[in-house]
Amino acid sequence: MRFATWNVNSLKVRQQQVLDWLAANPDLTALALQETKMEDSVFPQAEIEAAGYHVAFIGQKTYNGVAIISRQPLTDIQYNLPNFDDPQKRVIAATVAGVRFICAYIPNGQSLDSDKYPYKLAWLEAMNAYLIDEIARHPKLILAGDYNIAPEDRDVHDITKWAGGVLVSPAERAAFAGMIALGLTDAFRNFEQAEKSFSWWDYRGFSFKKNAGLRIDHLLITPDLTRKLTASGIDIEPRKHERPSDHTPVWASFTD
DNA sequence: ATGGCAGGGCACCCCTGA
Repeated sequence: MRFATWNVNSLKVRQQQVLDWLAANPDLTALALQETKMEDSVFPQAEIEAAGYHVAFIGQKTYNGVAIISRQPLTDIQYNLPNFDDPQKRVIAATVAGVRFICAYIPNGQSLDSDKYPYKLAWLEAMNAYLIDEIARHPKLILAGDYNIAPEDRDVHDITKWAGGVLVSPAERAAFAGMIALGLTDAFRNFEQAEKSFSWWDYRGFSFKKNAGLRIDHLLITPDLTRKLTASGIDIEPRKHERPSDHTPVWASFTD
Protein backbone atom coordinates (compact mmCIF):
# COMPACT_ATOMS: atom_id res chain seq x y z
CA MET A 1 0.00 0.00 0.00
CA ARG A 2 1.14 3.50 -0.72
CA PHE A 3 -0.61 6.77 0.10
CA ALA A 4 0.19 10.33 -0.87
CA THR A 5 -0.96 13.90 -0.43
CA TRP A 6 -0.62 16.83 -2.82
CA ASN A 7 -1.87 20.38 -2.66
CA VAL A 8 -2.40 21.05 -6.36
CA ASN A 9 -3.34 24.76 -6.13
CA SER A 10 -6.20 24.51 -8.66
CA LEU A 11 -7.17 21.14 -10.11
CA LYS A 12 -8.32 22.91 -13.24
CA VAL A 13 -4.74 23.94 -14.00
CA ARG A 14 -3.13 20.77 -12.63
CA GLN A 15 -5.57 18.08 -13.82
CA GLN A 16 -3.22 16.61 -16.42
CA GLN A 17 -0.26 16.78 -14.04
CA VAL A 18 -2.25 14.81 -11.48
CA LEU A 19 -3.21 12.14 -14.02
CA ASP A 20 0.39 11.99 -15.25
CA TRP A 21 1.71 11.62 -11.71
CA LEU A 22 -0.80 8.86 -10.94
CA ALA A 23 0.22 7.03 -14.13
CA ALA A 24 3.87 7.37 -13.14
CA ASN A 25 3.11 5.92 -9.69
CA PRO A 26 1.09 2.79 -10.45
CA ASP A 27 1.67 1.34 -6.97
CA LEU A 28 -0.18 4.22 -5.33
CA THR A 29 -3.27 3.16 -3.38
CA ALA A 30 -4.78 6.61 -2.94
CA LEU A 31 -3.95 10.28 -3.34
CA ALA A 32 -5.33 13.14 -1.23
CA LEU A 33 -5.68 16.46 -3.05
CA GLN A 34 -6.10 19.91 -1.57
CA GLU A 35 -6.96 23.30 -3.04
CA THR A 36 -8.94 21.94 -5.95
CA LYS A 37 -10.64 25.36 -6.03
CA MET A 38 -13.71 24.19 -7.89
CA GLU A 39 -17.36 23.55 -7.24
CA ASP A 40 -18.61 19.97 -7.41
CA SER A 41 -20.60 20.71 -10.58
CA VAL A 42 -17.40 21.32 -12.55
CA PHE A 43 -15.19 18.68 -10.90
CA PRO A 44 -13.56 16.46 -13.58
CA GLN A 45 -15.09 13.26 -12.20
CA ALA A 46 -15.71 11.68 -15.61
CA GLU A 47 -12.14 12.27 -16.78
CA ILE A 48 -10.65 10.82 -13.60
CA GLU A 49 -12.95 7.79 -13.67
CA ALA A 50 -12.24 7.28 -17.37
CA ALA A 51 -8.56 7.05 -16.46
CA GLY A 52 -9.44 4.12 -14.19
CA TYR A 53 -9.77 5.66 -10.76
CA HIS A 54 -12.37 6.14 -8.08
CA VAL A 55 -12.81 9.65 -6.76
CA ALA A 56 -14.57 11.53 -3.97
CA PHE A 57 -14.58 15.29 -3.71
CA ILE A 58 -16.06 18.37 -2.14
CA GLY A 59 -15.23 21.86 -3.24
CA GLN A 60 -16.10 25.47 -3.59
CA LYS A 61 -15.31 28.26 -5.98
CA THR A 62 -11.93 30.02 -5.78
CA TYR A 63 -10.78 28.68 -2.41
CA ASN A 64 -10.20 25.36 -0.67
CA GLY A 65 -11.68 22.13 -2.02
CA VAL A 66 -10.44 18.58 -1.33
CA ALA A 67 -10.58 15.22 -3.08
CA ILE A 68 -9.41 11.62 -2.79
CA ILE A 69 -8.44 9.60 -5.87
CA SER A 70 -7.88 5.86 -5.53
CA ARG A 71 -7.42 2.69 -7.50
CA GLN A 72 -9.76 0.76 -5.24
CA PRO A 73 -13.33 1.71 -4.28
CA LEU A 74 -13.83 4.39 -1.67
CA THR A 75 -16.39 3.65 1.03
CA ASP A 76 -17.93 5.51 3.96
CA ILE A 77 -17.15 8.89 2.46
CA GLN A 78 -17.43 11.73 4.91
CA TYR A 79 -17.52 15.40 4.02
CA ASN A 80 -16.26 18.14 6.35
CA LEU A 81 -15.50 17.93 10.05
CA PRO A 82 -18.66 16.65 11.79
CA ASN A 83 -17.95 18.71 14.92
CA PHE A 84 -17.11 22.07 13.33
CA ASP A 85 -19.57 24.19 11.42
CA ASP A 86 -17.50 25.53 8.56
CA PRO A 87 -18.60 26.77 5.15
CA GLN A 88 -15.04 26.21 3.88
CA LYS A 89 -14.53 22.85 2.18
CA ARG A 90 -11.40 21.51 3.83
CA VAL A 91 -11.97 17.87 4.78
CA ILE A 92 -12.95 14.66 3.04
CA ALA A 93 -12.44 11.16 4.41
CA ALA A 94 -12.98 7.67 3.05
CA THR A 95 -12.04 4.08 3.73
CA VAL A 96 -9.82 2.46 1.12
CA ALA A 97 -7.90 -0.83 1.33
CA GLY A 98 -8.93 -1.12 4.97
CA VAL A 99 -7.41 2.24 5.87
CA ARG A 100 -9.31 5.30 7.04
CA PHE A 101 -7.83 8.00 4.82
CA ILE A 102 -8.54 11.58 5.87
CA CYS A 103 -7.66 14.39 3.50
CA ALA A 104 -7.37 17.80 5.13
CA TYR A 105 -6.56 21.30 4.00
CA ILE A 106 -5.76 22.94 7.31
CA PRO A 107 -6.22 26.72 7.32
CA ASN A 108 -3.24 28.92 6.62
CA GLY A 109 -3.93 31.53 9.28
CA GLN A 110 -2.49 34.37 7.20
CA SER A 111 -0.79 36.17 10.13
CA LEU A 112 -0.82 36.06 13.89
CA ASP A 113 -2.97 39.18 14.14
CA SER A 114 -5.48 38.08 11.48
CA ASP A 115 -9.00 36.79 12.22
CA LYS A 116 -7.90 33.76 10.27
CA TYR A 117 -5.39 32.80 12.96
CA PRO A 118 -7.91 32.08 15.77
CA TYR A 119 -10.00 30.33 13.11
CA LYS A 120 -7.01 28.11 12.35
CA LEU A 121 -6.47 27.29 16.03
CA ALA A 122 -10.16 26.54 16.59
CA TRP A 123 -10.15 24.40 13.46
CA LEU A 124 -7.14 22.44 14.74
CA GLU A 125 -8.86 21.91 18.08
CA ALA A 126 -11.90 20.48 16.30
CA MET A 127 -9.65 18.27 14.17
CA ASN A 128 -7.96 16.93 17.29
CA ALA A 129 -11.31 16.04 18.88
CA TYR A 130 -12.47 14.43 15.63
CA LEU A 131 -9.25 12.40 15.45
CA ILE A 132 -9.76 10.99 18.94
CA ASP A 133 -13.07 9.49 17.82
CA GLU A 134 -11.82 8.38 14.43
CA ILE A 135 -8.69 6.68 15.78
CA ALA A 136 -10.87 4.74 18.24
CA ARG A 137 -13.05 3.57 15.35
CA HIS A 138 -10.26 2.99 12.83
CA PRO A 139 -6.99 1.54 14.15
CA LYS A 140 -5.50 1.98 10.68
CA LEU A 141 -5.84 5.69 9.94
CA ILE A 142 -3.91 8.32 7.98
CA LEU A 143 -4.37 12.06 8.29
CA ALA A 144 -2.94 13.33 5.01
CA GLY A 145 -2.85 16.87 3.85
CA ASP A 146 -1.57 20.38 3.76
CA TYR A 147 -1.21 21.12 7.47
CA ASN A 148 0.13 24.63 7.01
CA ILE A 149 2.41 23.84 9.95
CA ALA A 150 6.17 23.36 9.85
CA PRO A 151 6.55 21.15 12.94
CA GLU A 152 10.19 21.91 13.71
CA ASP A 153 12.82 24.45 12.79
CA ARG A 154 14.54 21.89 10.55
CA ASP A 155 11.35 21.95 8.44
CA VAL A 156 12.04 25.59 7.55
CA HIS A 157 14.78 26.72 5.16
CA ASP A 158 15.54 29.82 7.24
CA ILE A 159 13.76 30.07 10.57
CA THR A 160 14.80 33.70 11.02
CA LYS A 161 12.66 34.60 7.99
CA TRP A 162 9.59 32.80 9.36
CA ALA A 163 9.83 33.28 13.12
CA GLY A 164 6.94 35.32 14.45
CA GLY A 165 4.63 34.32 11.64
CA VAL A 166 2.09 31.64 10.91
CA LEU A 167 3.14 28.06 10.06
CA VAL A 168 5.76 28.07 12.82
CA SER A 169 4.00 29.70 15.78
CA PRO A 170 4.16 27.91 19.16
CA ALA A 171 0.37 27.45 19.26
CA GLU A 172 0.31 25.79 15.84
CA ARG A 173 3.23 23.57 16.69
CA ALA A 174 1.51 22.67 19.96
CA ALA A 175 -1.56 21.64 17.95
CA PHE A 176 0.64 19.44 15.77
CA ALA A 177 2.27 17.98 18.89
CA GLY A 178 -1.24 17.35 20.20
CA MET A 179 -1.91 15.10 17.22
CA ILE A 180 1.36 13.27 17.82
CA ALA A 181 0.28 12.87 21.44
CA LEU A 182 -2.72 10.88 20.19
CA GLY A 183 -0.22 8.23 19.17
CA LEU A 184 0.25 9.37 15.58
CA THR A 185 3.60 9.24 13.79
CA ASP A 186 4.91 11.69 11.20
CA ALA A 187 5.56 9.12 8.47
CA PHE A 188 8.29 11.23 6.88
CA ARG A 189 10.34 11.49 10.07
CA ASN A 190 10.14 7.79 10.81
CA PHE A 191 13.18 7.35 8.58
CA GLU A 192 16.50 9.06 8.06
CA GLN A 193 15.88 11.85 5.55
CA ALA A 194 18.02 14.33 3.70
CA GLU A 195 18.50 17.66 5.43
CA LYS A 196 16.46 20.53 4.03
CA SER A 197 13.64 18.31 2.80
CA PHE A 198 10.65 20.47 1.93
CA SER A 199 7.20 20.08 0.37
CA TRP A 200 6.44 23.71 -0.54
CA TRP A 201 8.43 26.49 -2.19
CA ASP A 202 7.24 30.03 -2.85
CA TYR A 203 6.69 30.84 -6.51
CA ARG A 204 8.64 34.05 -5.97
CA GLY A 205 12.33 34.69 -5.84
CA PHE A 206 13.53 31.40 -7.39
CA SER A 207 12.70 29.71 -4.10
CA PHE A 208 12.61 26.19 -5.56
CA LYS A 209 15.93 26.65 -7.31
CA LYS A 210 17.41 27.84 -4.01
CA ASN A 211 15.55 25.16 -2.06
CA ALA A 212 14.11 27.89 0.14
CA GLY A 213 11.10 25.85 1.20
CA LEU A 214 9.01 24.54 4.04
CA ARG A 215 7.83 21.07 5.01
CA ILE A 216 4.14 21.65 5.70
CA ASP A 217 2.48 18.66 3.96
CA HIS A 218 2.34 15.56 6.11
CA LEU A 219 0.98 12.08 6.62
CA LEU A 220 0.31 11.28 10.26
CA ILE A 221 -0.37 7.59 10.84
CA THR A 222 -1.65 5.41 13.66
CA PRO A 223 0.55 2.80 15.45
CA ASP A 224 -1.01 -0.08 13.50
CA LEU A 225 0.25 1.55 10.31
CA THR A 226 3.58 2.67 11.74
CA ARG A 227 4.34 -1.01 12.30
CA LYS A 228 3.69 -1.58 8.60
CA LEU A 229 5.53 1.51 7.37
CA THR A 230 8.34 0.61 4.97
CA ALA A 231 9.35 3.94 3.39
CA SER A 232 8.36 7.57 3.08
CA GLY A 233 9.41 10.53 1.02
CA ILE A 234 8.75 13.68 -0.92
CA ASP A 235 8.64 13.58 -4.73
CA ILE A 236 10.00 16.92 -5.89
CA GLU A 237 9.73 15.95 -9.57
CA PRO A 238 6.34 17.63 -10.18
CA ARG A 239 7.67 20.90 -8.75
CA LYS A 240 10.09 21.02 -11.71
CA HIS A 241 7.35 20.97 -14.34
CA GLU A 242 5.96 23.85 -16.34
CA ARG A 243 3.25 25.64 -14.36
CA PRO A 244 3.82 23.56 -11.21
CA SER A 245 1.84 23.67 -8.02
CA ASP A 246 3.86 25.36 -5.30
CA HIS A 247 3.46 22.11 -3.30
CA THR A 248 4.76 18.70 -4.30
CA PRO A 249 3.54 15.18 -3.40
CA VAL A 250 4.44 13.58 -0.06
CA TRP A 251 4.02 9.80 0.29
CA ALA A 252 4.31 6.79 2.58
CA SER A 253 4.51 3.05 1.76
CA PHE A 254 3.26 0.14 3.86
CA THR A 255 3.26 -3.62 3.78
CA ASP A 256 -0.21 -4.96 2.99
C1' DA B 1 10.27 46.83 5.97
C1' DT B 2 8.55 45.48 1.47
C1' DG B 3 7.44 42.77 -2.36
C1' DG B 4 8.29 39.34 -5.20
C1' DC B 5 4.52 34.81 -8.16
C1' DA B 6 0.34 32.34 -9.18
C1' DG B 7 -4.78 31.39 -9.45
C1' DG B 8 -9.30 33.07 -9.57
C1' DG B 9 -13.18 36.26 -9.66
C1' DC B 10 -18.13 39.61 -12.50
C1' DA B 11 -12.97 41.81 -13.44
C1' DC B 12 -7.99 45.00 -15.79
C1' DC B 13 -7.58 45.45 -9.63
C1' DC B 14 -8.20 42.84 -5.52
C1' DC B 15 -7.99 38.88 -2.50
C1' DT B 16 -5.57 34.80 -0.84
C1' DG B 17 -1.96 31.81 -0.42
C1' DA B 18 2.49 30.35 2.72
